[in-house]
Amino acid sequence: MRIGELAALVGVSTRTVRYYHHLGILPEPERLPNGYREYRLRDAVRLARVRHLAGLGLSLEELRDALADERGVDFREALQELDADLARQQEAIAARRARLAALLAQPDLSPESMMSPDAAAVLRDLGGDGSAFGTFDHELLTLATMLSDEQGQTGLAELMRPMTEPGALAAGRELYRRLDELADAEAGDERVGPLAEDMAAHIPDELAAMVPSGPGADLSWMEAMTEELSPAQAEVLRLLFTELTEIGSKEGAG
Amino acid sequence: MRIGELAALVGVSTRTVRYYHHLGILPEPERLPNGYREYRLRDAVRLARVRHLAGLGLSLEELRDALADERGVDFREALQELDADLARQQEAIAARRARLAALLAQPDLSPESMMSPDAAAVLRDLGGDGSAFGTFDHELLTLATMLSDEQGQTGLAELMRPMTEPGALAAGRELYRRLDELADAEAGDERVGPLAEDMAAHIPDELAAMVPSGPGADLSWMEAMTEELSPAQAEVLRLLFTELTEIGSKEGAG
DNA sequence: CTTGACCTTGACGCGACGTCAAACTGTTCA
DNA sequence: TGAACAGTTTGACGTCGCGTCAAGGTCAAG
Repeated sequence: MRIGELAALVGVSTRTVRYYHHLGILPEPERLPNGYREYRLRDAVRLARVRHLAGLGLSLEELRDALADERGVDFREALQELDADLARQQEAIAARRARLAALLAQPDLSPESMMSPDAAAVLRDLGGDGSAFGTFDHELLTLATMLSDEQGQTGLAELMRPMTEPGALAAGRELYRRLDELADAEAGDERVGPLAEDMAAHIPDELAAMVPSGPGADLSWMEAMTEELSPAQAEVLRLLFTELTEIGSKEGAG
Repeated sequence: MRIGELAALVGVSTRTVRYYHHLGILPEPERLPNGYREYRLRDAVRLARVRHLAGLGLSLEELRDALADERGVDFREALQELDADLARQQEAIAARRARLAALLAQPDLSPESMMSPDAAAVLRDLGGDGSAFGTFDHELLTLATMLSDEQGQTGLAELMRPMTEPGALAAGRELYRRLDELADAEAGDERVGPLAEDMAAHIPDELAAMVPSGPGADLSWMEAMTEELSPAQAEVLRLLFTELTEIGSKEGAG
């Protein structure tokens, strides 16, 4: 048999056969005087077994080892490992399909809809309405939500829901307005302190309890974010943060 | 934010961020005077969304298109296609795991065990016992079995089972012996004809009915195989084949 | 003699990055 | 002041299982 016949017999390409030679999975057969590879029945059997095992999902390197210590213990172990790996893949795919189904169930596919429906609704209600800081806040909440797992998303959404009631919404927009007024203000502006306090009062205690605190808390990202705000706005956020962590520690959560 | 901060915030590597720039998925931000990329909140949100969608299984190219015509119809179509693809993957993995489970259920993992248990048992019983032609036949049956689907495997095993009964086995070994005697014989040897007839008589009619026949039958592989036999042995096989196809046509199967 | 089918080796391409190299910037410590 | 170190820049190569093309050599048929 020449390489084309072998390949056709087993149902692979000639390139595949040569590649298996290259990897040492299939031994190089003898050559005819013209340099062509001459295959025998043994090679076809071996190739068919290689394809069979590869079809199960074994990598070609694992295959080489498995065929080397034929019918060894490692082989069984490798197969069991493979099965466990496939099981994990199944779970992962199932999870992806679940998320996909949730996404497809939504009427629109706007950025917000990438999250849990609850969180999406809350974020839509909190839409900036033309306020620059409102846009910033919306982006911040979107990011926080997207970086949370599903649990965290629904949790966040629940805690934010009080802020979507009509009265709270109006109050929130007023806060955005006052923050926008600080867009060109320097650090030390007299409006900073009162504004931070009003904001702290506007945020539900349970939500405040969720801000990361303690010595191990990583707040560097928050600092990085405030770089795109005015000094006064950044100061407000810093003040707000310290107040919230105080509230949070009283609540007892981390 | 610089690239390292952005990457840490969203949980990817800096290489990933730069790769997304390269693909046009994430717009290049402005540069600081020293040439460093300077990211803003928007970029983090966009990156998080990209990761979210990529985590669903969308390719990065699909992602770029999806994010381009944001909330478009194509996007929904792409997601549905993706879901169908994932469903196919699930089925494929399930099938692989089923085959794996069958394999792992076997006590040994010899080459024969790669097939259906029935076929494996039959092939073990037909083991060559030192006969050169017996080895050849065993390899041939192994190959035929491995190249069949599961249905074909169990079908073959059923049809071969009569040949594993004690009397038939002894008769088969006698045939192997007579074939081995032809290892150095020329074409036209007088022992060829009777041997082919005895072999045809030894093979169950239902099995004979399965040999490919008719004008469209591809027998080139058979010719290739006989190259490793002696001329007389090859002649026996050719004779046997014509007799089997005659029997097969009488049986009515193709 | 040409055509066409097959074979040979060698090389590039995919997708989503990881990893290393060489050069730069910026901060910190001796 | 200088050296170390952590971060950044671009660029290039490696991964895996082959597909595909390139540039030739071999062989049988028309």
